[in-house]
Amino acid sequence: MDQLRAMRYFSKVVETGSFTKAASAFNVPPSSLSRRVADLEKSLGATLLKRSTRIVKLTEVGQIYYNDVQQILNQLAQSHETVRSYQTTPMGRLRISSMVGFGDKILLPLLDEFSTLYPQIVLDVSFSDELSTLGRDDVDIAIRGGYAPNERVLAIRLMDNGFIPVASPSYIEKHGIPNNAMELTQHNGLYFKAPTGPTPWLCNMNGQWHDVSGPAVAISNNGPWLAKKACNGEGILMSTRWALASYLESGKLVELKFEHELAITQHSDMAVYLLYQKQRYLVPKVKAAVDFLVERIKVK
Amino acid sequence: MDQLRAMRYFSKVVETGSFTKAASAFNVPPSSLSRRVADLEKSLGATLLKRSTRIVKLTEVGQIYYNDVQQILNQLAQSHETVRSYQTTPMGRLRISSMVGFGDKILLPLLDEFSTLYPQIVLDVSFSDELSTLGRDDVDIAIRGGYAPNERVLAIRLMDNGFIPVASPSYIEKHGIPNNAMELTQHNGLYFKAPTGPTPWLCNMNGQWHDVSGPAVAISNNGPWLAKKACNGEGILMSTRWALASYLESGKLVELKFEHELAITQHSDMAVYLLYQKQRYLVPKVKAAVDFLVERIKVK
DNA sequence: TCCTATTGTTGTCTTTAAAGCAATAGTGAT
DNA sequence: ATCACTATTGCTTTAAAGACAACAATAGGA
Repeated sequence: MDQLRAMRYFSKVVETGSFTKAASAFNVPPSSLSRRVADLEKSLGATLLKRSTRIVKLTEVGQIYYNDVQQILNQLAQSHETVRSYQTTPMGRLRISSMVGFGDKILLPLLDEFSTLYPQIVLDVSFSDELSTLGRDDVDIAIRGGYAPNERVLAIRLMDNGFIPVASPSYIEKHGIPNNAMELTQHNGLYFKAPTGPTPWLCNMNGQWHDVSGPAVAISNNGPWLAKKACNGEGILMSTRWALASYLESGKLVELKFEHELAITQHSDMAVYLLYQKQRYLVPKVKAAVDFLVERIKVK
Repeated sequence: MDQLRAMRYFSKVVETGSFTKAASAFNVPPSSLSRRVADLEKSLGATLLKRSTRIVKLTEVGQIYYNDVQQILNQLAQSHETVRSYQTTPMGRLRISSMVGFGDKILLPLLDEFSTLYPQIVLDVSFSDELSTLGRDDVDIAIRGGYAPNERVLAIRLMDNGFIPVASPSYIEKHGIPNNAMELTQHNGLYFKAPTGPTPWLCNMNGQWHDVSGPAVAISNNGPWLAKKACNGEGILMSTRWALASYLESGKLVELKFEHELAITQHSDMAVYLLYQKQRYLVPKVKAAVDFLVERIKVK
């Protein structure tokens, strides 16, 4: 029995919910799938699918087995790709996922350059602040704030990701410069919303963490919109230095400095990380992109 | 092409270093293996093996692919076992790995009981202080000091693993009781050697770590031998409370207490952990053992 | 409630792919 | 240089999967 083929058949049946539909996807008669899946069930000694003429659905073991099968087929495909592309020029589809702010400001310009360097690589870029499940074959490279998720994923520190407080000159003129962090509780706040929730204003004084958030004027996961509001003098904003760079240079926003530094999390090493699967570094397109991005961003 | 079969063939050829030997392991003529491996190479578009009539060895890609293949075949086998054994009574070979000290004192007595509870489970127990690669199919359950290795492995905290300093009454009579941790540097030391190296005497005073190790009399990874030396009054020993329990009860050794507690590492949460792969908990024999050990040891 | 369209299974034949076997060619050691 | 062993190749045999048709079962509509 060709177990692998049986597994692929089974997998497709689960996904389409039908033997007939799955069969047409493989261009074989439904009887083949029926037999192969039956063989598989026999060899496993368990019923994977509950069939009726109208509806096909997974049993409890079937669900467990299906998950395993997905993972195995995935690894097989990745291994295949690794070997096939070994020592060839970088090419093919490269899936990159990035935080939205970082993507706009920094990644996209670099990717244009990357594309001219490697014209045979087709970029497939998606922006999201949620961490897509790297390794589940969703993306080849991910760029995220925070820290490394697990061992099989390599994380390269690209740049600092510490949040700094800023306000417009007009806001300062109207409300005065806060002399110390505690006074911030009296000020209007524009809050960036991370996937984990809104980011408070935290301050570490003598080993003690204090929440010094002021009343909220606006909360959003859209950085530019908050920045615009900050420019209008609607409140104080905490965001990353790289996201605010253009505003700070033009003087539309100015950094507020305090004796005790502010943060948005108690975790100290906030940074932007480039993430990829260790094994996939052997695939030329992945290696090319990782090397390129690290060289271009890290030196900066 | 039955890719899986080809992969198994390839794998065996690598391991035996010969097509003929591998063929006899499968009870098929060598020509079959030759063809299947050739098919595989064709589908991958790469040469996996460097053949001559005398020796067969891996190419560079071959090595990479071989590693992948091992992992995939392994997962396949595990998945198969999970499904096959789903909802059956616990049975089969259960491989347990444990730290030597813990194994002698605590694990073995419990396992006797476990065996009578589950007579159909064949125990395969090995003792070592090195962490075997859980997940590489080497062991089903591991017991180790320290902390969890990675995400795919579940760690259950069984009991405290903090080291305490002890000495025999005769030693104390001869050298006097050290009044504070700093004085330990003047005392003879019996040092337990962990896989990471000998374990120093450390002391945290007001947030500062100090190495207060005294001159070494003996260093070993053999706990009982060190304990015997300690009983003979040859020096001060630091070991875990559970390893020393019998000596403390009989009064052969007494615990030395200090204002600032001693440790052998700066890491605070030293504990004994039971480790197993999350997925494997679905296999009855693994579930039975994990549940049994946790219940019996954790409550203790 | 009955009918019908759709879907999964089963039987039989055909096709494809792997196993078996014998012969050949190449390589490292004596 | 020869010998012994090993991988490969050509050809035949055997096993397994595909193809097609007929059948059985079920959900939905009349």
